[in-house]
Amino acid sequence: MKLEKNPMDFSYDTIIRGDCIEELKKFPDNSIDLIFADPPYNMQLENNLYRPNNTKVDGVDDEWDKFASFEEYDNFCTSWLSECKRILKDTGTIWVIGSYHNIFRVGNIMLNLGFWILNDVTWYKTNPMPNFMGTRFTNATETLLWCSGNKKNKKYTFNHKLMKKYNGNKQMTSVWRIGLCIGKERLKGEDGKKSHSTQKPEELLKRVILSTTKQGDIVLDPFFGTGTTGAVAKKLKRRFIGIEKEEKYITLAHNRIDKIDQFYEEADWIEESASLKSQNEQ
Amino acid sequence: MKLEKNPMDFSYDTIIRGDCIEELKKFPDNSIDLIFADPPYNMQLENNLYRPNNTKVDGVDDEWDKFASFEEYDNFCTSWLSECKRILKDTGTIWVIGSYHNIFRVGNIMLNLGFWILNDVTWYKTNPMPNFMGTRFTNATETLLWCSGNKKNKKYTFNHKLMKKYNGNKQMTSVWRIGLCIGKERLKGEDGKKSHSTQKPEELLKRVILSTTKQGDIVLDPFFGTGTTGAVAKKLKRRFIGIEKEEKYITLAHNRIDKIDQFYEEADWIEESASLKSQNEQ
DNA sequence: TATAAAGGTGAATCCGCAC
DNA sequence: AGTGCGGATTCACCTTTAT
Repeated sequence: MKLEKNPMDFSYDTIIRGDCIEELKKFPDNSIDLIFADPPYNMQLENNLYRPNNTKVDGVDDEWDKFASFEEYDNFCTSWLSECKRILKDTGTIWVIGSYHNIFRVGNIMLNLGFWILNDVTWYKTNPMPNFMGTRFTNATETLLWCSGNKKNKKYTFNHKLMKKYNGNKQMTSVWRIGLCIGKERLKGEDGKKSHSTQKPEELLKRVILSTTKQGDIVLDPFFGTGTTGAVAKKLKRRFIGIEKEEKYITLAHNRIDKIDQFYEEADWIEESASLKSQNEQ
Repeated sequence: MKLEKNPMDFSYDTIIRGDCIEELKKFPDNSIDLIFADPPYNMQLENNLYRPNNTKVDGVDDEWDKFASFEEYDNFCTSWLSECKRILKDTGTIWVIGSYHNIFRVGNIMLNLGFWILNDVTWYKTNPMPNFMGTRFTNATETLLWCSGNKKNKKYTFNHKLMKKYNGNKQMTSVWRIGLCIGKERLKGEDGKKSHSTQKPEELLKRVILSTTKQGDIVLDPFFGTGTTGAVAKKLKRRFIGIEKEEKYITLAHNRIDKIDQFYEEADWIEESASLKSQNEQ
């Protein structure tokens, strides 16, 4: 695996250290098969507002500041999403995950930029955190927006038959029942604390990558974190490029992905199995 | 039940015939306990869709669902949502239902207007229409945004214990597994065709009204249609006001609601049952 | 009368190529 | 851009008809 080398050489898996927007600008047009993005959404936690760069916003009680904060978040998302649209192939699609805190702003921006929503997939958590105060319904979901770059792009990759096999011979729906990333899968430091606050379960990325790429395709994750996207891409024989700002996450991701056996065969098992069953049906 | 009389007399259930925005402007500030809104989704359907057996899908082609642009739709929603915010009591909340076609625009507007999202509830359909062409995941959900008018309004009505009982003594989550409105519940004309293209199931409104109102509260539905909100409100001993533009829907709603026994006791059964069990637990 | 088979339907942004 | 046509494509549930 390459680390911070020339990202335009798509022969190798790569992690780029740098600012997401600045790095995305360096990519050529129409060069990426799939984008998976898990952007920050720490907009309004308790009584504090944070900017996308994690600096705190003062004066949260003022309507002006609240709007200013929305505006700043919107500008940030407009920038990175515009670059994503530019570098996506005509056959490519993008996934963006978020919660109710940010997904309505993200979705609105994507529509304004001309993205075409194919599905709003609901990650229905098997083990969500309860609402301890009894003031709301238990928040049991996150939302993934799956979009093509343009309404006219009809030839996007979607492995319908594969996902049908994967789902017990019935069409997979837009509701995915998956547990939180816990246990052995969750990366933890020597102190036993979780290494990253929002590590996603591999099963989620497995469905994303299996359904909307082919083997050998290039998967880009502009908010790479501890590299779940890269780990699953490697297991499924796809290539990946990750962009991440923080050195500590890059180190964790690098170690994690290098451990994965390059002859890991799950991709073939799943896809050949589906292919065979499909043939037998005919 | 009153029909098109003085809507400001909250002693009676009322259906107002008129334009949603114009009628909302007539309401006094801070006067409504709950709003349930099922606005047009702006589906943007273009071509016909055929099933595998070559029959045509009877899609939504109503004039009321057509908007010229995102801007026109946004302006429409900003207007009616602004009035909703004004007339909502400090203890009141609002529900808005939508699909991926419109919910990201609606959610964005609500955030901009200062609404505070309490939950994004997923209506997870037990029997969604499949994706016939195998081009996407089966679209199995609609989304309900449940919001207070302001972040600072902490005293909104939420019947936590009741919903826990209703859900088998476990916290109800933000995912509601409910079937489509079909069979005897679905209003049909003499020709056997559905009377309204988007009638909602009563179970959905039952959860909305049970969870976020008390008996006697005033429930407003600015897009009343065939009156599901009114029917469920009456069964659960809440008062309702509906606004609807089309005479044919008003007639259907009026006949439907007048059939409901005024001594329908489900409200008491449910709520007393929950109350008793709750006491036993302590 | 009961059971089985056949037919209908739901807020849907649902094909791809040749001419 | 529009038209025509070959070919691939569906799940749960309710109603009607057949056995």
